Amino acid sequence: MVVVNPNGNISVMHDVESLGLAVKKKRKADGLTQQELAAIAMVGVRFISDLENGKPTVQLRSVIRVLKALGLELVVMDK
Amino acid sequence: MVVVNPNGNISVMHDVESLGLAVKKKRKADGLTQQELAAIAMVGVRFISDLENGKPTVQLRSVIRVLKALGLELVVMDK
DNA sequence: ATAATTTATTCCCTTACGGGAATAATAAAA
DNA sequence: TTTTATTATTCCCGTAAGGGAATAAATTAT
Repeated sequence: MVVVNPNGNISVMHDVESLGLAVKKKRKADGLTQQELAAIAMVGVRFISDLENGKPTVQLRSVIRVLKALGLELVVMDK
Repeated sequence: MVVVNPNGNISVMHDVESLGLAVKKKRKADGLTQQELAAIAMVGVRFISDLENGKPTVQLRSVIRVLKALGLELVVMDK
């Protein structure tokens, strides 16, 4: 599996923690507060905090909403 | 974002449903039963069924366990 | 068709998610 | 430093997630 990535970012998520960090990174890069992101993604503010801090039991639907709100794509690929 | 994919499969997950289908597809391709996959992934059998049928509220940690058990990678990339 | 396997659905149960709101802690700005 | 803004933590509470097990339904094999 080869991925060519001229501009954007890409990272493999081995756990919720790394995904949370990716979300935090992108949110800050976009100059958004957790409150603003929460409003866009239609989730609670606390959820954003939980997610960014790697809470392992976050629900997938909400995670996807947040990723979408940040213009991020969730991809599954063979190793 | 350019992805070169000689052999394996890759798909963008817009929702839990599509992810569930990807899991089901890979599990069958690997010749595993839900019971076997559940044991490997350390989750309940019912969870596998829930996930494969697109239950939106599945927890991310468990999803990651299942993906890992199937040799699938979870990737986040800029759109 | 019938039996055997696999998957889906339902139940009971413990646990805790996620929202909202308040407070504490941190970070940033003046 | 002292505000001000942002984030983390805690609380209450309704709701449901997920495990196990039993049953029903569906799929596959014989």
